[in-house]
Amino acid sequence: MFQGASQISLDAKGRLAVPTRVRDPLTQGGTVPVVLTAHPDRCLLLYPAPSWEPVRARVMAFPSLDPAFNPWKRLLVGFAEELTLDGSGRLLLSPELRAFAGVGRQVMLVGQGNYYEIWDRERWEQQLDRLTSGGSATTPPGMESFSL
Amino acid sequence: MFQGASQISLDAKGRLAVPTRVRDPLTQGGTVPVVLTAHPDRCLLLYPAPSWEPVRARVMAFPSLDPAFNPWKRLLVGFAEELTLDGSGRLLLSPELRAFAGVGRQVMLVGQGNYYEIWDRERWEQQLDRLTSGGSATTPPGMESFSL
DNA sequence: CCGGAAATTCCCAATTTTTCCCACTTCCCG
DNA sequence: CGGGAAGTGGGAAAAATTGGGAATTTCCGG
Repeated sequence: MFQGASQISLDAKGRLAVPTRVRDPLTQGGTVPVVLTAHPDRCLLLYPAPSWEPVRARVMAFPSLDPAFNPWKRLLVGFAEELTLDGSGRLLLSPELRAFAGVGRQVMLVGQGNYYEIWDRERWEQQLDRLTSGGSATTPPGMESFSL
Repeated sequence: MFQGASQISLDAKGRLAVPTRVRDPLTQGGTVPVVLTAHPDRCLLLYPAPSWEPVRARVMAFPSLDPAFNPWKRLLVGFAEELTLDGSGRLLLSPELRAFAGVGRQVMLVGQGNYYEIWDRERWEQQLDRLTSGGSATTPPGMESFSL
């Protein structure tokens, strides 16, 4: 179960150093490859390869004649890349994925249960600000009764 | 049932010394880990790990294709960290959580029933001022008939 | 088809960070 | 006033991150 946020800076070669706290659960000690892909909110999704597989299968099963599904399929399947971490536990982000997510020098790596999200730092802050200053206006229908 | 407010100062390493009065109910004598996460009001939530579990489960059950829920999941699950207190009963707050809550040297630890809230001291004061000087203007709908 | 330049990949090593533990001081209670 | 517990600070060992360097591969141009 992935959770927790880490601020990470990419090095000059565009490598993202995955913290050990994240790396071990994600790759089960370096043995398992990972899959990176794109999300409509302009962040990247990071799965252990085995966990991505069933998601991909479900996306591929979308009815391809319904035009509403096609953009999703293009994002999720089209941008997917299987990668392995290097000896020091770093990921090399492709220029395509970096461009899509607007990733600069600083990124946030955010646990979301089955996967991690990778955000450009600035974009992440903006997203947070909208929630924290928005008040209850941003509470979606059905969530009014949610209690912590 | 957690209640009561304590003013606490973090040490140079960002460690928060949990008072024994709070520690024992929270960790049941040091045996139980705790979970820290973020709240939209820019404070942190502190749960005994077992109490956090059902909350997390409800958040994870949000419909993930509905964009309105995603920011909440990013906040509550994305910032969650399971921690154990060190030998002296201290919590090490991660830089990410400290940055989110704007935590400086002084914090308030405030009991809230199932969990504690951790506030930057200054932010806590501002919050109080808004309530005490705001008068009845801030009384939410449905609370007009509330009696103490 | 061959040579050279550039880019990529892989790996090593130093520095920085983290973690764990110990010792001292202070406060409270007996 | 003494004993004990709690809070505070510091330090050393271990681990992790960071940066760089060298070798290999790839891509063009001759």
